[in-house]
Amino acid sequence: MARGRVQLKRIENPVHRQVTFCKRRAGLLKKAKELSVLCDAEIGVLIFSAHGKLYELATKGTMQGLVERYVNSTDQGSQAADHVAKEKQVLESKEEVNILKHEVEFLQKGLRYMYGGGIGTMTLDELHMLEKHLEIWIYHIRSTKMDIMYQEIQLLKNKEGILKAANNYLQEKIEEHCGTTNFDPVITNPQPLTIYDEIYQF
Amino acid sequence: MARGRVQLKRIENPVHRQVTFCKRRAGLLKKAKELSVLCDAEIGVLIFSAHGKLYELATKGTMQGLVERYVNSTDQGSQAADHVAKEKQVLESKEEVNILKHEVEFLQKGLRYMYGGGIGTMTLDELHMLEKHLEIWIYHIRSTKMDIMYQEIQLLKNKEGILKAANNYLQEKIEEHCGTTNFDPVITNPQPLTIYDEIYQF
DNA sequence: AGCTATTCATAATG
DNA sequence: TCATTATGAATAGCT
Repeated sequence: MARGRVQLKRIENPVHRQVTFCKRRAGLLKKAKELSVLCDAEIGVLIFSAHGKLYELATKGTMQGLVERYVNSTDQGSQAADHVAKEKQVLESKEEVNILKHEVEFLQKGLRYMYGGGIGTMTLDELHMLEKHLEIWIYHIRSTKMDIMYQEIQLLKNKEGILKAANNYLQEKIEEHCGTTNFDPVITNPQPLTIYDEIYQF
Repeated sequence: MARGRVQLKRIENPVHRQVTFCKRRAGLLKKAKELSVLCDAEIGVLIFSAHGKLYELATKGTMQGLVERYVNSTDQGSQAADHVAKEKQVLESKEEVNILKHEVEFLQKGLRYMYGGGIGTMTLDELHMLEKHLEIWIYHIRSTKMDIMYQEIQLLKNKEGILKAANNYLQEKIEEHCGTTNFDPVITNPQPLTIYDEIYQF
């Protein structure tokens, strides 16, 4: 440098330091640009002044792209992969939570329906009683419905019997009045019954 | 520079280019170090050669730290904040999942109780949870039974239809082959159906 | 900021 | 790749 060799240590005079910072900073960025052009290199320079102000230069593209290229070159994309993995984790966790929340919501809905009110103040005995009542209540609803359905089934079975009897009666009449017939046998039981009485009990 | 002014364009001779790259690169990094020391600045230099090789310099700390400082300065920490937020999300989601899993575990415990033993060791909260499970358990059993019964009723109704058709067919045959009959009308619908689809729902 | 004496960087060459 | 050298570039100190 000019007019006296420079000491390679921090310039204590703040004015000198600031001036030198400006001049050399410009020189450094110029050199960087020159190197980039002359030798076809991609160069990024980051300068944080002592007071924290940022000066930057990126040849060939943005600093963002350069930083990404740097990260990829050094970390083998581990940071990016990490980020992606976290994203995935978040989604998976949220899905899991949603499924469980739906389940809980469903249960709570049923519970609210049963009680209509809060249970926060109930004792163990009260809960026990409630549980019994709950069972009984559910049992009665179910029992009533089962009765109706059982009656319906009996009714249908009766109708089946009546119709079968009518069928037989008609066939007999035909044979009696007209002699033997060449009718094909009538299918009256296309599927076997698979229902048993135990089903109706609980 | 020496021995002739340099042209500010890419050096076409690969050997010259490589030599210049080495020399100027060293010079640039030296200048960067000097600026950092003299003016108390934090400087980072990234150089990607034309063939993709990375040369880097970071004064005062690591390049990683410098890049982070740069990202914070430009993006207002949005990327870092994003990352931190995701981390938090993951933790929260995992905690939520854990809580729900505990709940499920307890419910399964209650279910085991249903089949097996007493309630002496269960707390108020546990009983509360058990109650929820009880309801859903009953619901599933009832639902399954309703399905079976509903299918059975449909089957019987189908049989009724088939028998009625057979009945009509036989009556027609009798009239056709034997002339008018004096049979009494066959009762095929002695009672009205009182069952509706709503019955099967809960 | 602009100037200039001086040092530094480096292109060309061996 | 290393050393030398001539010369342009960078810049410290000053105004």
